[in-house]
This record gives sequence, C-alpha cells and structure tokens, in this order.
Amino acid sequence: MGRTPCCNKQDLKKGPWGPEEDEILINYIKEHGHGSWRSLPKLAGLRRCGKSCRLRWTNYLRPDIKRGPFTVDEEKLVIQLHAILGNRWAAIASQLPGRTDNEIKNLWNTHLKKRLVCMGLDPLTHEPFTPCAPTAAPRSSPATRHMAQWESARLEAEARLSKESLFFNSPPPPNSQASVSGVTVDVYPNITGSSSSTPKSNQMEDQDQDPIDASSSPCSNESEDSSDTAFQLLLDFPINNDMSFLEDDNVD
DNA sequence: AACCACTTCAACCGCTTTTGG
DNA sequence: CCCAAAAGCGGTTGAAGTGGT
Repeated sequence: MGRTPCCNKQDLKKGPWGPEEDEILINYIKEHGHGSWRSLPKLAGLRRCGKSCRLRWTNYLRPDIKRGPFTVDEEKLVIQLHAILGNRWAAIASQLPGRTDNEIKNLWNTHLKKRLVCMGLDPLTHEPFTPCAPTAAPRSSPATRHMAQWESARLEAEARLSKESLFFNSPPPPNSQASVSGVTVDVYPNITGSSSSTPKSNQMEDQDQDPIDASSSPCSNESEDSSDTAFQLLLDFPINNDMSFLEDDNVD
C-alpha cells in the first residue's frame, strides 16, 4: 500500500535554509499563521516541503525559541525528565520553555549521554551498568558499588516526578527552568558540569571541567565523586510509597 | 600548513498518532 | 466506526566547525 508522500518531491529544495527563505516563512506565518503546513509552502511561495517548513519554524524561527547554550539547571532537568520519560523529547521539551525537542535530543546525544556513561550509568535506563559489561564501566566506581541503592533511589525520584508530571499539561511555572511544578531539581549536580553550557571559547578557563574532557581517560575520578554526590542528592527526594500510578503513565 | 578524526547540530526520513469527513 | 490526510515525533544523517598530530 504505502503512504502518500508528504509532498511532491519534484522541484523541492532540500538542505540548509537561506536567510531569504527564513524571511519568507516568518513573514507568511506572522501574517497568516501557519494554517495547513502542507499548503503553506505553495501559499508562501517557498520551494520547500511543508514538513520542512514546520520543522524550520518550530526548531529555529519561532519567536519564543531560546537560543544559546543550555544552563546547568536546564541540563539537570533534561536528565531528570529523561529518567522518567525516556526518549520522549517532545514531552521533555515541553518542560523547558523555549527549547525544542530537536535541541534537547542533540544535547542528550552529544553531552548528557556520555556523562551518564562516564558515571557508569546506562543512558537508556539510568541504571548502573551490570558487572558483566566491564567495558562499559571499566573501573570499580562507587556508582557500581551503590547499584542497589541507586536503583532504589531512582525509582523513588521517578515516582515522585512522574506524579508531578501528571500536572505537566498545566502551564509551566515561571521558574520552570530549575523546577518541575515547583519541585527544585538539584540532582545530578556534577553530571551537568557547566562546561557544555559554556561556550567553547570559555571552556579553557573553566576550572569546573566536563568530566569527559577533564582528562585523557573518558572517565575521571571526578565522575566517581559525582556519582556519590548525585546519589546522595537523589536520596533527598521525598519518599512516596504509592507507586501505583506508574502502571498507567510513563516508563515504557 | 595540511591532513585527519572527532564533535556538533540543523535538517531529513519514515513511522506513529491525531484529526476530520 | 472507518479511513485517509495531516501533523507530530524520534532516529539518523551529513555538512561544517574544531582540535590534534
């Protein structure tokens, strides 16, 4: 059977958008709204697929997009939410005003995932790597020593944040960059070492180095300390014994 | 100075979900 | 209720930039 193509591919431009195209798209949407994305390119006079227009608008041109590096708080929040929601980037992005799912996905794949790996945590599950996977966690770090405790703490945090997430549909709080529905997120303080939110030009003078970049080894001692600290802070989450709601929502 | 390897991120592709007739 | 179209989403790609040798 097969789906009908999203657009007629003949005559359509692909690749990076030029400033003129951006301007056309912005002006058109300002004036008419995006309406049907499929018909927008023709109406606006763009030789682009509607899908491409939507992506360009939502990921780059939207006036409420927040450009620039992620703050430490934003990175913490992304890690927290990823532990709960997994790779549901759009859901995560909805909690970070001005950030797009694509941006968060890129942040995760290029920075945060590596940091979790360095801590001996599986970036998919946020659980410690099992001992039978020595290449993943080559050194006996506190992360592996605390495996059972980590898992327990993770589930507690997960439970709490999942419950909070039930309210995600309501407008985010003004200070939501550092909080989830008012709950201050202060976990993984060292995973989210400030480096990636710092422009490259400043990284050299930054004493607070990225654990990955801090040494020739992909994982430094700092990462061991950070997993302890993260663990302690994770334990600070209030305990909620009612986990029943997890059966319905989140956690695939 | 030139080359190579690695990183980053904008954009594309294809699948899934939602919506409307 | 069903089906097709449209929109949304996540995975992946590839060009550009950067750093190391």
